[in-house]
Formats: sequence, C-alpha cells, structure tokens
Amino acid sequence: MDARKRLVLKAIVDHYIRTGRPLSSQALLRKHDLGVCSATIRNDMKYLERQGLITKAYSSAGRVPTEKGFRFFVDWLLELGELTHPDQHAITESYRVRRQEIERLLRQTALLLANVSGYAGFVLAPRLEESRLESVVFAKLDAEHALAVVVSELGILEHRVIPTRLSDAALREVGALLTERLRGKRLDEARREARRFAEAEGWHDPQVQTAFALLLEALEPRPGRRLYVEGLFNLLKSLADEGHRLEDVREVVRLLGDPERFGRYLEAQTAHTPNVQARIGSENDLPELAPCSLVFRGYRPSGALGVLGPVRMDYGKAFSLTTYIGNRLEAILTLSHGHGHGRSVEEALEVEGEVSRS
Amino acid sequence: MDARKRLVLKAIVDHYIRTGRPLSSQALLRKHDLGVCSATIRNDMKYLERQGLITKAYSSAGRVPTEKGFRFFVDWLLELGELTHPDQHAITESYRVRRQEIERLLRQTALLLANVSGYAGFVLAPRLEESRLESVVFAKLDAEHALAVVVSELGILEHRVIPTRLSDAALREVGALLTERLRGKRLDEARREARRFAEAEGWHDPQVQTAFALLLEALEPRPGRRLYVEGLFNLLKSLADEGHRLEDVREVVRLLGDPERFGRYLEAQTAHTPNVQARIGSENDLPELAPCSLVFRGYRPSGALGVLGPVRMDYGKAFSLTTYIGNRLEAILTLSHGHGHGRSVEEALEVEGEVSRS
DNA sequence: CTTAGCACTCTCCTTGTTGGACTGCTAACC
DNA sequence: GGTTAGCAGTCCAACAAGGAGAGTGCTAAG
Repeated sequence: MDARKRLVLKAIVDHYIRTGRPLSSQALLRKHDLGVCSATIRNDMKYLERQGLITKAYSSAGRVPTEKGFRFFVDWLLELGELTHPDQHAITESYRVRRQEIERLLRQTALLLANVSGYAGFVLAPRLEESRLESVVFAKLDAEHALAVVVSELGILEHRVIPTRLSDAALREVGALLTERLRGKRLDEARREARRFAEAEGWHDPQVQTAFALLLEALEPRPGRRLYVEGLFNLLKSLADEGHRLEDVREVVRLLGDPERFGRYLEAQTAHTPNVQARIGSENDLPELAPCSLVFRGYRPSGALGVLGPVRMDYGKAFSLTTYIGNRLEAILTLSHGHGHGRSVEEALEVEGEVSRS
Repeated sequence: MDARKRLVLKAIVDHYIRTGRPLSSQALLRKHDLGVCSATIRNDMKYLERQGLITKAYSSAGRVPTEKGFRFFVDWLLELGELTHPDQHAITESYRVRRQEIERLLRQTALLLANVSGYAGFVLAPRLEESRLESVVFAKLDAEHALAVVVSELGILEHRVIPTRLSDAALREVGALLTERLRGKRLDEARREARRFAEAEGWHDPQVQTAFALLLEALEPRPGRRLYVEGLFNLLKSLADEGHRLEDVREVVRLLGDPERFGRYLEAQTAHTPNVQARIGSENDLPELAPCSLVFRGYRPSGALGVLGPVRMDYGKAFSLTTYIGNRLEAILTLSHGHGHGRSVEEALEVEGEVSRS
C-alpha cells in the first residue's frame, strides 16, 4: 500500500474518531491538499474498501473505517505521543496523596485512568495468592475481639475482626510465631502451613485454635480477583455520542458489574504478554463488548489495567495513558518488594521518575 | 372520589406498572368486571384526567398515570404487603455471612437492596462524625510502620498505615492513653481533644508528635459521607424497558457517580423523618432524576438507604423491601452500641426478629 | 347516573416524491 | 502506468399524503 493510500486511510480514521461522521473524497481534499483530484482519492478509497479497511453505510455515502481499518490504524498509523504535561502532572498529584493500602491504591488508579482518558478505567488486582506473606499482626480491640491483619509484600491484604478472649500478650505471641513461620511464603502455601500448624497437637488451648480457625478464614481465597471500575458515566457518554442504543450499552454495564467474568477475560488476555494491547469492537471474545474497544496491559505482579471506550476512541491517548499509569503502578507496587510494605508513595515515584527516563 | 373511580385509577396504574402501556376503557372492563359499560369508565377517566391523575399520549390513546397519579396511588391505593418468604430468606442468608466491618456491611446492604428489588440499591453511610469513639489501637507492622485503627461504636471507622519508629510497647502505651482520654467522645470532639493533646507541652518526643499528627489526619473528616450504590445494570434495564434514551439515563449514572451530590440530597430528604418515602419522577429536586423514582428511608444513626428505579416501579415491593432492610440494618448497627463493636450479626438478627414482630 | 351509538381525533404504517451528496465508471490525458 | 474530468447512477433524508385502527368525547335516551 503506497503512502497516499495510507494517508487517505489515516485521514478517514482521524476524521471519524473526531466527528463520528463519514468522510467524502472532496471533504478529504479540503482538509489535506494531496495534489491530486477527488477521483484519484476515490480510486484509493475503492482499493481500501476492497482490502476491507473502510466501508460505506450505503452506496453513495462517504467512507468510515471498519474494525479492520481501526486495527490497521492502531498497528501502523497511530503516532504514539507522550501524555500532555498537564495530564502527567495530574497523575503525579493524584498519587501524591499519603500512604496507601493496596485497595485504595488500585481504586485510585482506576479513577485516574477514567478521569484522564475520558472513558471508563479499570484495574484488575494482582493475584494475591502469589504474593509473599510478610507478617500477621493481631491487635486487641476490646475484651472479646481482636483485629487480625495479614500483610504481604504488596501491603495490607486483609483485615478481619475476630472474636477471641486471648490476652493482648498472648495475641502478640501468636502473631509473632505465625509471622516467623509464614514470612516469605506465598499466600496459598502459608494457608496450608497455617492449617497444619493449627491441627498440630502442640497447641492445645482452644482459644488459640479458634483464633487460628478464624485467621484461616481471613486467608481464604476470595472467589475472584478484585476488579475496580470507574468512569462509567464517561463510557455511557461516549457510547451515546456514537449512537448506541441503551439496550446494547446496558449489557456492557452488566459485564462490568460482574468482576468474575470480566476479570477472567482480562486475565486471559494478558496471560501471554504484559504489553499494551487493543481489542477493537468485536475482536473482543465477549460479545457484549462489541460496541467498545479495550486498551489494556498487564502490570507486575500479575495484574491488568486499562481503559474501555467506544470503538472510535482516541487510541493515541489511551495507549500513552495505559502505558504511563501501568509503569507508575508497577513501580509503586514492586518497590515495596522486600523493603517492608507500605513504603511511601513519594519515594516510589521519585525512583520511578528515574526509571521512566531510562 | 368514589370507590369506582379509585378502582379505575388503581387499574390504570397497576396495568401501566406491569406493561408500560396505556389502558383503554374496554380493556379495563375485560380485566375487571365493574358491572358498568365502557362509556361510564370513560366518564370516570375524564374525571381523573381533570384531576391531573392520568393523561393520554394523544387524543385517542388509552390512559396512563401522571406522576401525580403515581403519587395518589402510593399515598392511598398501594397495598403494602409483606416481603415474600423467599426474599426474606435471601436477606437473612445474606446477612449471615461472618462478622462484618461497617464498610462491608453497608456495601452488602446496597447489594441486597439491588438484588431483591431488581432496581438499583443504595446506602448512605451514617454520619461517622456523630458516632462515639470506642478505642484507638496501634499495631506494629514492621520497623518503620504501624497500623492505626480507629474504632467507634459502629465498628472500624478507619485504618491507616502510618510511618513511625516507636517501639511496640510505646505504641501500645500511646494507644491506651488515647483510648482512655477519647472513649465515649464524638468523633469531632475526639479530634479537637487529640489536637489539644498533641500540642500540649507534656509530650516532647517528636516521634510521638508525629504519630499524633498522622492519627489526626486519619481522623480527618472525609469530604462527604460514603455512598454505596449497586445494581446499576438493573436500573439501566428498567429505564431501557421504559423507553428512555441513553442521553437521559447517562445523567442518572453521572449523579450516582457523584456521592457528594447524591449523598447531600438523601441527607436533606431524610432530615425530617426516618420513615419510608417516595419521590416520584420530577418530584425529585435533582433534575436528572426525572426519569426515576426514589424509595428510601433513614436509618439510625443518621444514615439513609433505598432503591432507585423507573417511575413505573413496583412501589409495593420497594416499600416493603426498604422498610425491612432498613430495620435489619438498624438493628445490626444499634445493637453493637455499648456492647463493644463487632457483635456477631447472628445475635443482632435474632433480636431484630423479635423487634420486627412487635 | 348510566348507556348506546356515532363522529372525531390521532397514531402508525406505508407509499411516494424530491433534492442533494457521493460514488463508479468511462474515456481522455500525461 | 497513474491521473483527471465529467456524468450517470445510487441512496438517503426529509417531507407529504393516505388509509386503517384504536379509542375517546359527546349527545340523546334510558
């Protein structure tokens, strides 16, 4: 395909992304002076149409990109820019807010993806099963209850109120013992270990037995991974602009309300590569996503994030943003590795700043 | 208004709620044999129309209720039933899941409202400012960090990772002291007291000062109250069935994504009475809620919950459900009062069962 | 107050018409 | 070969017109 044809395709996609309208051969020339007349453009368009890259709504309408056209655009024509300075600034500011637990951090990230992109943003939490346990802490709340906190290298995984009459000192002892035995183990290993531990005859005190049982319950794997979705309104707005019907859109909302299903999908899609990818319209295996495009990537360890917008989304921005925020989040999460959890976000960002310039 | 006219109105509203279609005088007679002919019904309809209770889309269409008609229906004609047994069972089952923190409890409740009603469900958290502080607990996580937990009578209000090098013993001492001084105070009083405390010269250790500063930050009032919304898909589905356009519906979604605004509205609406109320369509002061009806109530202490559905919602079910779940939640929350927080939900439910029969 | 009957109104669906925006094609041109 | 000019052809979108059907409003009688 020669340069002019690519330019014609790019012009059609750009125009369609901006306006949502078809582009005619003459209108194209009005914008870009290619030094040829409209008939030539029409011939090019014909070629592109034969390739399945563009189509027309009816025989004498202007051309719009097909999904294949978007795909070609994304793969070959998209100019990946940097995020604008204000956007970068907003992201930095947003992460600057005090120390975070993993849950808040991920929700914040989803919000950020949504706000900056103008579409919906989502973050799939890492597989906590695989993170390594750092400590188990008990804190006496009142005579009858204590708080059990499970901390991994990623931060606080779980905190649960458990009923126990054990003394503060006894609780601390149990916590210390558990921490010593379980530290560095993956969560699932830790669970097995703790279970063996609880069943061992060595520990006769029924109070301790009960505390263990409850802790094990707190360690129990969640049915699915957590999924944070924000910016639903943005998504509805763009899909409305694109002329979609409420009946189709609501199925998208249903999917986003089903973390199980959507999470599994994201997991499958990021299994082979952590790189930024796009799934355009019906390229998505989930039929309800047909009106949408997904731009997403994996992040270490074992998570995924991205934005969900209309097929005619601003892919350039979506790609930059997903890449950028993915790097940030990865830096924040992996920096706490081995340094004790809860490291200040400011520190993480400073180091990340260096990393990103490398 | 005589009995037959009321019956005609009820028939029209019932039919409209079920099918979303207008009801003609003849169709009405086919359903309910009133012993009169269609012309009589038409006269009744004319009367109801003059009262502004029903209307017709055009001069020769059947009648549909106006919002005023719905209001009359809700106020005078609605037969308040009990929840069906399966529904009650589902609710009980759902609350039976282990001990909960307030956040999980409220989210769970919103989910329950959504699932049982088939519309969207929401829960506005109580004004935490007004709940009385029970204890402040610190737990050492690692050399550099500790977890600060603020517990009120409602349960765990806030937990934050704070950086501190204080020893475990010192932390416990600070916690005990704080608890002693602050217990029983309202959160805002406690904050002032803690601030005085921190500024008092008596405490010179900069470490402790820092810990205090961070704790104060954790006590800082959230910008707004928490709002939990679930079942958005349900809402979109009903609004779609009602023929609403995506453009209108998305404004509702926008509102629900703005806890600040929606929360303030609920607060204002429940300020005068905790009873179940309905706001039908444009009775709502928020213009974007015009396509919806709100059925809601307050619950002690100072919270609100309810369902958000289409104007042609099943008000009977919405009322029963909101009442029932409100009572349950109230029982769970107020029972923990003074008994130490985190009381088992099972116990609360048992007592609640007795209350509801009284 | 109720009824029967009829005229009337308005929607909904189909059909037709027209203007305009584009394309596709062909033949000539470089 | 690629490119151009011109023109025929296609299709939509908007509007108008007409007919069937559903349901009301009204009037006069019971």
